Amino acid sequence: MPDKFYITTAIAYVNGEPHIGYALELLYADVLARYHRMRDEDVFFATGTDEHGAKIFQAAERAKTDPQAFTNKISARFRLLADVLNISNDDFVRTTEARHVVASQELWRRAAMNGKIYKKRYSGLYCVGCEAFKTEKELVDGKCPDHNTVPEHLEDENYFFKLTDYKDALQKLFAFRPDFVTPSGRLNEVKEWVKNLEDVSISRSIRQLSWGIPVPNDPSQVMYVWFDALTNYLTAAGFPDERYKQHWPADVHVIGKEISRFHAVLWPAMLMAAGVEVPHQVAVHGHISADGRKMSKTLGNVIDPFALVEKFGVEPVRYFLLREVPFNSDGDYSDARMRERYAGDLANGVGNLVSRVLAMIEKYENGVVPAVAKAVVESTWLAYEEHIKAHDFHLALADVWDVIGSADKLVTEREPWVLAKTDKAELSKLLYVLAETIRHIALMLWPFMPETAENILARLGVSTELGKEPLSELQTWGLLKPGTKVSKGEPLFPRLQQPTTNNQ
RNA sequence: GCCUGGGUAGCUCAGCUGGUUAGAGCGCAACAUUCAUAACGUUGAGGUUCGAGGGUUCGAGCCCCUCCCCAGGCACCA
Repeated sequence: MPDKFYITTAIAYVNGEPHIGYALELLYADVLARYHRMRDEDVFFATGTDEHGAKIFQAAERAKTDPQAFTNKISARFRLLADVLNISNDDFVRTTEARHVVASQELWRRAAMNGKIYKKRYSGLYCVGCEAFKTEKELVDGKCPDHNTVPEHLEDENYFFKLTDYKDALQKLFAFRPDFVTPSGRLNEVKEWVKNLEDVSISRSIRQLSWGIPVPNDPSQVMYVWFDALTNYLTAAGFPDERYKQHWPADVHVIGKEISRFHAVLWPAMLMAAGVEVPHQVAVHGHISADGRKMSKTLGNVIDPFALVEKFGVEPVRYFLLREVPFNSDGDYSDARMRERYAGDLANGVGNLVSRVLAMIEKYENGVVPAVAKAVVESTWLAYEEHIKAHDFHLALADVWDVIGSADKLVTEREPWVLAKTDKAELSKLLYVLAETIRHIALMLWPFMPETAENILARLGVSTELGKEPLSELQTWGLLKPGTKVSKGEPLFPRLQQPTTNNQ
């Protein structure tokens, strides 16, 4: 039996159009999913949309539609984004689906049965505009700073989760499994938070908010969004059907740093409360800015992932984001940088290498891969795999480009055009080495740029069905059969037109 | 205010447990070359020496102290 590998992204909150940050998260997860598939593991990759909560209810009201119709529309946009980016997800969970309601209520029921959920009456200052209670500290001159209104005293009753019961268990979890949260800096952050825990409110009375999943046996309450949102990872696996254990526990939850608290603290505690195994790892990635500035609607510098793909193509966009934005830190997008990467790495780099080598095979070998020889790609594979395991995707790509660079250098040094006149046997050996090197480059590229990789393999006359054979097989040097017919084809990455000068 | 991570060539960043003339890619310049998408290769310029100041050491970009700047976190906001 192959190892199983269950990976998720955070589900996207559908109060607006997809943001490039979500595209980035999909890509990180996709690289891991594809890499593990390439290793012939039983991969299950889920993503989806988070559709409950006050923000969505309000957004729907502003759009003069009901919440379900509203989320149907936006959720479809996120699904389309995954499609456009060629994300290899196996499931797409919407938190408004029946199966998710079942899963959330069951998780709640189990936690409640274990005595970890209790009802508490409390009063406080409630701002109608925010649909939330405010603390004295948050108020300015006794008014809500967002709505400039005086909050009313309101008494309410909500369900609370006994998060405080899990302080020790969480601390043990972090100590026992230091890679539960990566990178390590994020784990340290989480450890700090856990020092001071309080029980959390996990429901809203329907007077406050009706758009949510009903609390089991209490029609007056709906679940607080996070309680239901986190449960999506179980929903995708098939919970509460016992078969969910085929996938569960999740191997990696890929999330953004803004929500690490919920995933690293609340989520494992919820699972423990319900007697469900906790995930193996929460991998926290950074954010992407635009032209050096934080993206925001007011600045008007939000990058639309659809427009970007429209402009440069999926594969260049995938390449850029994965190359330029390190998983473990932040990165920046700019058109200028995108064009640099495109011209330097794609057009002049892979594109040109494939082009020159295949052209020579066509010219000197009647288009047939010659026999013999061996070179060294092995050390790169080692580095590459280490980097992927450490989520240093940008470095894995740098490894691939090192190989491209050395192949280019080899061509210059050995001068095949001279060998064509002086030593046909040597020429054949050289071109075989180059062709085989390109095969390896294509394999390394596959998790990042699947279409490009498959395209290159097709040109080499190699089967493109990756995942059929384990990577360890495909990695062996010399798999490319002599006598295979190649075809150079059109440039992989044709040069971009100069940008029009009036838009940055 | 507190905490974390940063501040190294025009730009993006590497620099292992402190050790000779601080590196890479991109960009720029020159040279070379023709298989290739005017791509590839070689060489060079470019750091007042590594945010500022002080200290430890035979020796610090890397250790200690103070300060400045940037990004992020500091519980119900997804």
